[in-house]
Amino acid sequence: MSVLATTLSRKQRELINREELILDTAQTMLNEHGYNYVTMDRIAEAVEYSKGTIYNHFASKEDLVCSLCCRFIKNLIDVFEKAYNYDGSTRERYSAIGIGYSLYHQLHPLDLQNIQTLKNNAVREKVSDEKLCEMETLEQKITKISLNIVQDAIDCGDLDKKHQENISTIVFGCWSMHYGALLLDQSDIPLHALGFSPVVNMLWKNSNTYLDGYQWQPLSDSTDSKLLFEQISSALFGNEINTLKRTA
Amino acid sequence: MSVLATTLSRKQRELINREELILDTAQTMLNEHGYNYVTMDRIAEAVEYSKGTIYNHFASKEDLVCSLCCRFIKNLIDVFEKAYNYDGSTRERYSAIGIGYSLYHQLHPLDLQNIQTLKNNAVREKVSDEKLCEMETLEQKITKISLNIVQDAIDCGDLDKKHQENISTIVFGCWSMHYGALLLDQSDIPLHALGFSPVVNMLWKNSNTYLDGYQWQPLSDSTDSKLLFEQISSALFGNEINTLKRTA
DNA sequence: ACCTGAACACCGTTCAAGT
DNA sequence: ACCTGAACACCGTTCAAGT
Repeated sequence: MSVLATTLSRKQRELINREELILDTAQTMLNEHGYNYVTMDRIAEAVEYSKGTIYNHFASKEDLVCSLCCRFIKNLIDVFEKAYNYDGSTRERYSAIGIGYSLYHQLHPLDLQNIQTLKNNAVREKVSDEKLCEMETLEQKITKISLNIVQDAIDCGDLDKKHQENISTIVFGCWSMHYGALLLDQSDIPLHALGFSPVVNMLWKNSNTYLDGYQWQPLSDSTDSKLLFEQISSALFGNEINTLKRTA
Repeated sequence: MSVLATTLSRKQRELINREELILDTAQTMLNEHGYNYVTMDRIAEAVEYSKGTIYNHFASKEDLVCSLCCRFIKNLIDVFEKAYNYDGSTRERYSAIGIGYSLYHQLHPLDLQNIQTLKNNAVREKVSDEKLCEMETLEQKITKISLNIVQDAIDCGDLDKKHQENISTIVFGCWSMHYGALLLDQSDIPLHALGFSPVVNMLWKNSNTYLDGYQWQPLSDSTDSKLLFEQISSALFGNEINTLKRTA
């Protein structure tokens, strides 16, 4: 940041700061009052600039929301990088990806709601191509990290070489399972009424079963998977996790 | 239908017919021009009734959309019932659930988009409690069918008795995997650019791996899974499937 | 060159008036 | 009792006027 500060003009720095201010304000408003409350008028009023100025920064409301989503994905990338660097076997590192993903969304449930809003065609078609491209680039980073761990597993023999061609399928399998589970969880389907136990637990069990299906070593029945979950989650989130436990 | 026709007054029948007309019109409009094009004004004009009359049938636009979703879910229930009655092992019948789910959404991709729209909190909070309840009842039917097959598998020994307590987790695992995969697929994430092969294939492979993880007999490597896929899909959808193959 | 906010377009919803 | 459509509220977007 200080590097940027010296190379950019005062004007440019002011523009960047203002854009951050708009995004911060929108995010707070969103977290506190929900999507329908967030209007361009209210944002303009809160940041004390005119609507025209907001439109100088963002081509549309959808572009603004997309910029928020990019922030969330950047946060996720940080989590994924921690998972990648987790000190353990490839299976543990890959498990850390899944745990990181599900716990991040437990900690920030509204982020996923927003991403979901943007994934909706009716909304996405209003986002400018540039913003969409920006988000896709970030999403590819995330995918890349996951793919790399599976590749590591094959290279070191934890995963059989015959799965070389299935790398992307394996990543997609875990991704879709987690994505779907978290969406089902937050969309108010009465999972409890249907006899479902809390989602994070089910996800942890299901992804273990799935990876066992690929014979990814070491298998889950040869490890203390409850302990492993604890270790990974505190490595990724530290004390933040305690907030979740207290509310649970 | 003829039963209803004799017990209801002419007035009541007219009301029901008009409601169907509104829904048909909205659905056609949606399929042809997308969500943003569908407005209450345009629906009213197309059905040649006033907006007030539309509001006599549906408390809000969201209620109307929710009614459409209920239709889609009813269609899915038909597919699930066919899968339940599929003539084969429990594993095959359960596989038929997954195949039915993914192929139905390949055949009617816009249905899922609509359901997704409705799952979004910002939209769902505008749906009336009664409509929401109607939809949840239908969704529970779907879940019930899946749970029953897993129970059958345990009862006949295809699935080990120790999984009795995991029945809902198993259903949730498959459900979330399919739901997530189909949403990722239709939300324009450049799966191909990331090296992902078509979603239906990946789902079929992944759910087999997942169920193998539970040792659900017979395991996928003891069966011709490609042939099984063909058999199930034509049992569920018959000729409809050919449309998909031609476009693929 | 940048900011402003009145004005516009659009859309969901209501309700007094009509039959 | 039911239907109508003008009127209203709201919100995203634009652009002429101002500095």
